Amino acid sequence: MARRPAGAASGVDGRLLAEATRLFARQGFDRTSVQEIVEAAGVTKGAMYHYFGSKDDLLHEIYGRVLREQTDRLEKIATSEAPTAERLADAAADVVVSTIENLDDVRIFYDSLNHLSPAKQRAVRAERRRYHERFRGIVEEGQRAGAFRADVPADLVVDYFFGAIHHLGIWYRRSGSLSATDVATHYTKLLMSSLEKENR
Amino acid sequence: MARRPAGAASGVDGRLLAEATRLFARQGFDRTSVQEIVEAAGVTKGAMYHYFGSKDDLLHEIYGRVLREQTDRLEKIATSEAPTAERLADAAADVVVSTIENLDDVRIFYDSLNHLSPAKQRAVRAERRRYHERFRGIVEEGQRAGAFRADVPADLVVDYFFGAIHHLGIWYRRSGSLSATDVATHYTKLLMSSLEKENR
Amino acid sequence: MARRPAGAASGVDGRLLAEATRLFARQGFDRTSVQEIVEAAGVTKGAMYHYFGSKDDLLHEIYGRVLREQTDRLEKIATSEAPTAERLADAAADVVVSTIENLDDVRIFYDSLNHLSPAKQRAVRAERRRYHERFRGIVEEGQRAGAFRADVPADLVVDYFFGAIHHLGIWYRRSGSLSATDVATHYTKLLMSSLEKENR
Amino acid sequence: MARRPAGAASGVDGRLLAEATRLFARQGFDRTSVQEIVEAAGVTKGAMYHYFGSKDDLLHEIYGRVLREQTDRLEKIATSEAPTAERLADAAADVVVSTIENLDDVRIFYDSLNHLSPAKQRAVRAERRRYHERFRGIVEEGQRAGAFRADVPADLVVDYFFGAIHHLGIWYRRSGSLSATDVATHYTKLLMSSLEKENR
DNA sequence: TATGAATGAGAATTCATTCAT
DNA sequence: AATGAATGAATTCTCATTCAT
Repeated sequence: MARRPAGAASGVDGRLLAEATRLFARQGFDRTSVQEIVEAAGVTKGAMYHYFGSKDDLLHEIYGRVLREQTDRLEKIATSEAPTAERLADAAADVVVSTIENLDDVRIFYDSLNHLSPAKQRAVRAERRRYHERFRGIVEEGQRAGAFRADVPADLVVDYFFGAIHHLGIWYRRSGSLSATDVATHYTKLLMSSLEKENR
Repeated sequence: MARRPAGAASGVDGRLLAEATRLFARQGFDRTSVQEIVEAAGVTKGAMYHYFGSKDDLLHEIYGRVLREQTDRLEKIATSEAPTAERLADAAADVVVSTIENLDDVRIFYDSLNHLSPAKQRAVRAERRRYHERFRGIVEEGQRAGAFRADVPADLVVDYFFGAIHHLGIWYRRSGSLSATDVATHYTKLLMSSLEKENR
Repeated sequence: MARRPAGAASGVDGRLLAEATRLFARQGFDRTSVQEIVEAAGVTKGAMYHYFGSKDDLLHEIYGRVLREQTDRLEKIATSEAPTAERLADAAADVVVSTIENLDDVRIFYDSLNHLSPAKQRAVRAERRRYHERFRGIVEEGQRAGAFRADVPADLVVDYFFGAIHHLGIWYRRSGSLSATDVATHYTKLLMSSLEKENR
Repeated sequence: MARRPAGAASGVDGRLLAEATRLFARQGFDRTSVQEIVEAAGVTKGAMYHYFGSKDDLLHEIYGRVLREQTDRLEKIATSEAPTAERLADAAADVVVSTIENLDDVRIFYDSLNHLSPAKQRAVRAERRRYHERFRGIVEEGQRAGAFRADVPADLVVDYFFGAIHHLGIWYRRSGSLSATDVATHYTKLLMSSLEKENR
């Protein structure tokens, strides 16, 4: 429905998307009125409906952008030539950093899934599953190769770790003492050592 | 405003709380109308407003119940006489199981914090902090005693683990192949081994 | 509908009437809920509906009391043996004093006439007309006798003066510097001198 | 919130104001529902909320208009060059006529003061005080100059007369036998002669 | 006499969306 | 490309009143 040139961040449409992202992340989709968004973007409602078919459509666009970014980043890491453990560590650190850099997106991602149309929800879930599987693939690879403990299902390991990522949206504050890299270092350490084989 | 005997699940008020919990967890607070709740509970709107001062008040009551339960459980575990590692493992397993047993509550807990009054929000955050600190205390105890690795801040460990817990509300389905105990076993294993000291 | 012993000022019914009077005067009939009244009187709604058939009925009772009092006072003055001018001055001073002593009643009287049932409204208007006529009678008597100027319709003189009375409910504050008698003295002076015959 | 050109009586907003004035005057603010107003104006509720922020806002606008008109009229009279007594008589006659010409406004003015926001109430009271003082100023001028009796506080004289004005809203009917000018003539006579110095 | 749970009708307000211009 | 007036459906909440006990 939207006719923005892909990736545009300036222009009326870009401003609308940016403000909508900010507001949805802070107040939730339902608590944010179209009026608030257009005021924040400095345009009128008519203008918004010129660029976006509906309030839902705004959310769809935001989701689209988030998914694209997430997938792109993981893809780059996952296909490198490094050894399994290193690739997993890199992927883990990267997802922490990019999550912290886009906390608003993450908050919206988990908070507003219900508000998408069923079709879009299916699409998002499928994409997320692919993402999950890509990550899980690396873990399984390590388990098969004997590098990681194999007595915990790879699925659970991934959900466990993604939980920590999701939760960043709840507790992480940019103003705190921990940089994104600090958190990435520690979380990666926790993930990697939880996969170490028992040694006794 | 509500005058239910604590924990009562029958009576008009109990039915209202039960249905509200179910609906808030599935659709979110904003997407659930008072009309839906009272229809589900088989009463009229007037009756609801007889027992609860507002829709918000319903949420407050649910929060109160959740906090009470969570705190009680942790308290029981944390004050046992067992060795540190065992107490941590017990607490971890318990929080997984009780979370899975009350998934609706957990979903509401993380989803609807914004909808509480500022005062209630402060109270909830304070309670959550206490809970977090209780848990962190066990980790720090182990770190000081040399039982756990000390190169990751205990705070981060707790947030990492609680992330996994929170995330259960997203992916766990009772209909799946994993029982609550299965998940508890694995999650506990992951937590404990991520705290093991490096061995090389 | 009400079954109170006439004139009762104590007991549950008396307390209800007293609080209702106070609240209606301060907030208006519509802005005062039955709940407020019964809380102020320290009883429950059921009790109120035991003594009074409805919220309107409370108002009816208050009106009844007000009318009875007003009429009684005027009657006493109007039938005295004094000369016309003196009787008018006495009546004027008396209505000022008794109005100030029952400001709440007066406020309700003018404010809530619309809320009475049509039948009751007719009754009140009739009573008020009688009152007005009684007062006007004294003025006309003086005009016929040549004691008062006759170039202003007695009707208008009465409405003019009653306006000043009615308006007391708007501006008079017991905490101010003017006593009821002060106001009575001045208002009576103004009325009497406005009736003096032109002298030139 | 309202963006009407001052004084406009046409357009959706003007129609809403006109109908609201009529209904508030007849039934009172509380007894008039938004539904009634919009039906009378032939628009939908949404339209009303497009022009006015709330039902209260409608009342605010009406008050604003009333105050503006009252003040303007008095100002014109009070600043004329005529002798004191003449200026007072003119002001008195004028306020009678303009009150009768805008009886609805006056009814609302005295009836609905309570329904304004505290801030607006303060503003209205301040404006009314200024108006009162302007009027009182003329009386005091005459008292100082020896033209009027000085044994009645000017304040009381003004309240007395304004009471008569206020009361017009209660008893005056356009369909009666008295024209606005008739009433003005008589009321002015009463005011002026009540201020005459005693002569004996 | 009195309670208090429950009703049901109606109130103000919000809001995404449309459409003529 | 953009405006802003207007819609209409839904939402939360209030309140006088009833009734079984």
